Parts: sequence; C-alpha cells; structure tokens
Amino acid sequence: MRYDFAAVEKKWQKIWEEKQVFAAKQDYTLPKFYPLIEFPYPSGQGLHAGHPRPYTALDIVARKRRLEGYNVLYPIGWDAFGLPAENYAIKNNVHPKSVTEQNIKRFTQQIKSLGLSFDWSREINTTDPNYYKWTQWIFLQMFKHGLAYKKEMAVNWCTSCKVVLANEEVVGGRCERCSGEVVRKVKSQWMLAITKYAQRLLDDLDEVNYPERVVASQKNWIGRSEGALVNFDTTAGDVLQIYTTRPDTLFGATYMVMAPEHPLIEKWQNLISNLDEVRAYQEEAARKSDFERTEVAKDKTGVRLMGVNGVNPVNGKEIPIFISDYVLVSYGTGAIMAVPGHDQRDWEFAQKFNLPIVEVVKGGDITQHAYEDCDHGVMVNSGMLDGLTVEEAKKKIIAWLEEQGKGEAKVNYKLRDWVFSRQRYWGEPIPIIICPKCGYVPVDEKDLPLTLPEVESYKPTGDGESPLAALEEWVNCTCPKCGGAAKRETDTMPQWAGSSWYYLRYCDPHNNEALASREALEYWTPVDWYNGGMEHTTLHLLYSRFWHKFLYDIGVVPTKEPYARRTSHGMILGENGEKMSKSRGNVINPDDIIAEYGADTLRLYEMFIGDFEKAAPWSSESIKGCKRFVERLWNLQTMCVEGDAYSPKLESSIHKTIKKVSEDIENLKYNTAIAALMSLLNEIYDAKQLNHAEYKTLLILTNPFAPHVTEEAWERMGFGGMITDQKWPAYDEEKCKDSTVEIVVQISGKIRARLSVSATASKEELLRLARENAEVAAALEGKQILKEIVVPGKLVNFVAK
RNA sequence: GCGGAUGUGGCGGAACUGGCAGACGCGCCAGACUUAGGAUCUGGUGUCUCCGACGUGCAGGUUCGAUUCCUGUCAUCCGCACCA
Repeated sequence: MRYDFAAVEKKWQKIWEEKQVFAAKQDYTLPKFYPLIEFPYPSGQGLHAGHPRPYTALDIVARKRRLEGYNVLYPIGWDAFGLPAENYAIKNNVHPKSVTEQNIKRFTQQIKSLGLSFDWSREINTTDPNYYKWTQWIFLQMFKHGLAYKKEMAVNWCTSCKVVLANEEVVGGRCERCSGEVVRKVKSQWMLAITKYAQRLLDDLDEVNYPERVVASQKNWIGRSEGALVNFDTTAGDVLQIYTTRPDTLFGATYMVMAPEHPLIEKWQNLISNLDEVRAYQEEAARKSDFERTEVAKDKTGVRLMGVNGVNPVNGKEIPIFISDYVLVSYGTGAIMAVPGHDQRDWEFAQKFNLPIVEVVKGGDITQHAYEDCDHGVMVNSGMLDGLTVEEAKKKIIAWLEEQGKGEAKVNYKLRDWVFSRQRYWGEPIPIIICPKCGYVPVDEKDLPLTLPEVESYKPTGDGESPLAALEEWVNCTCPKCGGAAKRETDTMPQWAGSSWYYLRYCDPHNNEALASREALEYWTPVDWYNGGMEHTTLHLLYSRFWHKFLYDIGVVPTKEPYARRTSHGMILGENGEKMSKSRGNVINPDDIIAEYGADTLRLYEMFIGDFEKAAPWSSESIKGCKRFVERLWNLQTMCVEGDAYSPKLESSIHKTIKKVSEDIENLKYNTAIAALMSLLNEIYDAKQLNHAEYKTLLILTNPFAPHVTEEAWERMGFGGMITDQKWPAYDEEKCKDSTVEIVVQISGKIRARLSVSATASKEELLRLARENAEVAAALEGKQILKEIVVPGKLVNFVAK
C-alpha cells in the first residue's frame, strides 16, 4: 500500500486553507492560547533547514491546544525592512519593495508546503504603510513623552554601509550585517531612552517564565551595579568626578584614569605640558572602534597628563591623572580612580609607571600581585575605615562623602540608550519635522502613515545622510505648528522598530483606528509562549519589552510584560557540524527534502534530530528513520480491525504513550515524544493487532507532528470528520502503572540478579524473594550481610563482606 | 580576561528526585523475500584478554549505590562592552 505523500499533502493543505481551519476564532469567551515564533526576515536565499524547527515546534503545541479546546492564535508575518533587501536593490537597480515582495512570495510558498497551522488571514508585513503607520505612531508617543530625543554623540560608523550602527549591532569590531569596518564618528542621532526603564526591565524578569540563561543574559546586558560617585578636586581647579563600585578602597586610589575624549582635557589644554603626546594618543584612540579599545590586551597603554593632578578627597594627597583608551566616555562618568592594590589591571599599570601600591583590604600579598578577592575582607591603611569590614566601610565612606559634599551613592547601569536613527532608505521614515522656529515638531497623527517616497537612488549619500535627503520636494515642508517653511527628518528607523511590537498587531491586524483594539489586546495578550533564537535574547527581547512597558504606561496594552514564556531552539547545523551557510556550501533546502520525503517526514525529523534547545547537525541518512515511521503508521490501515475500546494487551502502553507525548510536548521534549510514538508503533507490530479505538488514538497523538498522513489515514479508515475536530486523548494515571516490575538485586552495588515481582510487593517480600533467588543465595554464601537496602519498585541491595 | 553552556557507543541522542547506562533512530552484521535491492520484513549490534571484567572527557571525594551531588582539572562551543 503505497503512500503518495506529495498528493496527500497538497490535498490537505488545500482543505485547511479553504475551510480556514486554523483561523483564530472571534469568540472571546473561549480559553485562549497565543503561541508566537519570531517572524522571519524574507531573505533572498529562501528558507533553510533551520527555519522549520521552531515553526514546527510551536505548530505542534498549537495543534495540540486546539484539540484541547483552546482558541489558538498562531500567526505569521514578515520582518521585511532592512539592509539586505536595500543592498540587493542598490546592486541590481530595482526597488527594495519589489525585492521584498518577491522574497515574501517565495517564503510564503515554502512555509505553506510545511503544513504549518498558521492563521494566514492575520499575516502582517512591517513594510506595509498600514503597519508602519503604527510603528510611527508609537515613536510619536515616545517623542511626546520625552523618551525620544536627539543627541550629538560619537557613534559607530560602518565604513561600508555608510551608516550608523547601535553599539549592540557591532560584532567583533565589525558591522553585524555587512562585516564592514566600524569606526567612531560624531553625529546627531535620534535616541530612545531605554535606560529609563532599566530597573523595571530588570525587576519584571521575576514575572516571566524565561530560561535561566536568557534571564542571565538580560541581567548582564542591563548590568546594574551599586556604587558611588566621588568628586576629586584637581590642581586645575575643576572637579573630576568618577564612578566606583568600591568606594571603600578610596584610600588605596593612587592615580586616576580619564577617557581620551573626556571634555575636561580640552579645558586643560593650556595646563598640560605634554599636550602633543596627549593629542597623538587621542587621535590613535579615535581611530579604534569600541571593540578594539576594550579588547583584551596585555599591555595597557596610557599617557600621563603632565601639569594637572587629582586630589584624593579622603587624605588630600595629590595623585597623577592618566588618559587611557580602556576607559570609555560612555560608561559611568568617563573617568575612574585606580586602586592598584586590589585590581590586577591597575597593579600592572602601576608597576609599569612606577606608581605607589597600597593595601587597603587585608589578606593578600600586594608585592606579588593585586589582592582581588577582597569582597568581604577587613580594611587597613584606610584612616577612619580601619578595622571595618568591606560592607561597613562602603556605608561609612558614602555617608562621609555625602556629608562632605564630595560624593554620593549611585546605582549605575551598563545599558545605554538606543541609537534609533539610520541613514538608509528601506526603513520607516521618522515622523518629525525640523522647524527653524519651533525645533523638532511631530508630524500630526492624522497624517500618518508618513510613507516612503519614491527615490532615484537608494544609495546613502555617503556623507552620513539618508537617500531621502536628496529628495528636496519631500524634505521641504511646512511646520505643523507655525506654518513656516521647515524640513523633514530624513533618517529612518532601524529594523528593530517593526519587530518590537508586531505581536500586538496580530491580535487585530486590520484595525485602522488603533494598533489593535483594547478588547483584542485584553483577550490575546500576553503571548503565552514565544520561541526564538538565542541570538535575539538580548537585543530584540529587551527592545520589545521596553516598548511594551512604555505602551503599558500610556494605557495602550493591559499587561506589563509582552511574553509570558520564552523558549529558545538550537541551530540546525550542516552535515559537517558547522553552521549552515552559503559560503560553506552546506545549506540544506527544505524544498528538496519535501520533494524527496514529504513535509511530514521533514517535520518529524526536525523534531527528532535532538534536544530542541541544543544545536544538532543535519543528517541525510537519519531522516530515513522518520520516513519509515510515516509509512509504518500508514500501513497499519491494513491490519486495523473493528473495536471501540483499547485491548488489554495494548491498553497500558497506550495510556503511557498519551501521558508521555502530552507532557513532552509541553516541556520541549519533542524528540522523546516521537521516540515514544515509535515505541508504541513497534509494540503494535509485535502484537500484530490493532483496533479502531487504538488507531484513532495513535493518529490523533501523531497528528500535531505529522498532520497530513494522519488526516488521510483517518479519512480512509472512515473514522468520520477531520482530526482537527477531535479531542486530544485523555489518559488514566492508574492504567499507566505496570502490574509487575523488574527488581534488580545487587550485592555490594553489583547486579547479581533481576526479579520480576508484583508492583505492590512490600519491602519484606522483596527481601525474601531476593534471598530465595538461587544466584543471589550462591553469591551470599559464607558472607556476612552488613546492611540491606530496599527501594520498592527499583532494587534490593545487600551490603556484604 | 569575564559570563554562559557542553563533554555518554561508529553517528544523532535517551536516562524521573542519587537506584538496571546506552530508550528511540541512523549506520553496520546476519538471515528471509526477490531476476535485482540503495525497497520491505526478521534477528543481532557499548568495549575487551568474552563462564569474567571494564565502561558516561580526566583525577579525586561523598554514598550501600554517581552520567546525576562536591572539589580540582582538561577540551570544545557560544556571548562579551577591560564596566571601574
């Protein structure tokens, strides 16, 4: 009985689409479930084997939930703004819009061939003006609430894209997208004040169910630290403020270091006797990217500012000031105090420049190296702090600094505000008008969307302006406030913008009055289960949580957090165990797999390949096992007989399998769920018997994994209706238990026998049975039993000498 | 340097709360059926010096008992902003 997967899969995909089987219901009285995958960027390469893994995983959950009676919203859309489409458009002289449309077409066809139960009626696209109208609207609200502001700052300039990148987008000193060299350049940028939400982004991690490693990376990224600002007087007369997490070690501060860009250096230029040397160092530092500057380097470079000294506030001692590029102007105050006795980096620096090293926490030998493990020691050489513990000293010195007006306690975050401008064409125009009289004026909300105009060339101007800047007709406008001549902002938003709120639009995608109706948001949010890649656990997740919290504050969304649960999938690697990429030539195209084996087999294999959360290499051999499973499941039709109750022979196994599969799906254990289904199938073939009740249950259980073959077999068996209308099977905990269990008998931890006993056997009975066993008795002959350990249902262990 | 993970047969991977290591699948071996087999079915398959031992990166420890807990160590992968 041949199984024609190609015809069957096409048939059911058509039926599902025509009958709108997977459209979320408008009935808000039903219990809801909202699973979400990260919507794809429709790249020119099309789908690769990695895409179906997360899509299938949540498809399995979505299908199971529907059978359990939930109203499920499993949506799909396109994160379609971004550089690759624009770069392709520039290269091939086509409109990025048409490139994007083509790519979406291909992705749609590919995704549909996987038999995923997406609600296509809610498809969204971030480049659709009806969508980005609301992206712009959110930006305007942020602007009106003072969260969007313009700032002149040193930014990462990609020399290849000719575009400014967020710090977060710079990877390894290179542009995350094009790998171009990144240098520093000063530019006026739109910024979003994510740092105002730092504490809440940290605190509310307690309210969500994220994997530990994701929580850790969010916390690390936000980087909260408690410390103090300390004001050092200088011989130049100015106050040089530093931030430290260790104010208790202030007596050990024997020099200071400033960032090369620190503004006080300009002020002091007439006092600095080695200005040439300082200037040369500054220039060198400016050429380096942040990454290069902060890269681990054995030799810490630096130049002393000759002519200006700092004054340590606790003892009035004059100490030298250096500039060094490892101190960043963007973190803390751009200046630090150095405590060489307790920081190995400072210690080495002090050795090199022959600076004093003072021990202020007892315990180490500072003549050999810095004593860094000093979080809980006792203070020495520290005047008023002597004899105190580190904890006490911190409190006392902060109180003293505050009293003296020399400093204050301060919580600091590593998190920086979000650079939101891009000098590119293919993004949402920032809806701001720059008026010579009124300053930055928001575009009137009724004029949204502010659509992207047609341009001749998509190339950035190369001088740091967007291609839009060349369009005089578009740029010149009137100020909505005073009616005078004004110009439009020509920067566009980063790709992160559209993806920061897309899950809200799915709730009500065709609404023209609001980003989504309050009613729809009340019902559907938060997202119940959001799965995505580990690569998005800091940037996208943090940005998205930030936007959501802002929308909560202004009363648009009803929940504090967007995603109740987050999970992450591992990558599918190429057959050689390396990351799949065009350049490595190890890309697996799902189209080829579907043509050869069918979508059900592909889905099963993607889930069976290994632990869902870990990376796993593709194997074109292993997938055959999943194809055999599909065919063996199909062939059961020929041996299936009438019967409306489970047979005694299979009953227990079926209940166990229902339990195992049900639980595994919830716990991301798709691989062992499939293994359990395979085991049951093997058992059926061994037993050479199967009735309708049993086959029905097996088909429903397998349906979320392999939806096409199960529907077709269901129909051919004449079971009535479609599987999508059935109920997820229930199991009876009592029937999952075996009546007899195998007990291991050990002697001093070594297995000597196995006994088949009643599951309810008492400890005494087990001991008796174990002793009566011939092999055990022989092995115990002449030995003294020191101890007897009995674990019911598991083992008996005689400790003997 | 910091942070996070991972290490189990020829391969992908299982193993609840410390209790039978290797489920399930691939591959391989043997057999059946076949003109044929890269199809299907049946059986076998951790290693070795094979009536017994040894085995979860390595070395210790705790325990009657450790893949699981502890200490140290090695290797690999991922992330990073020397964060003061």
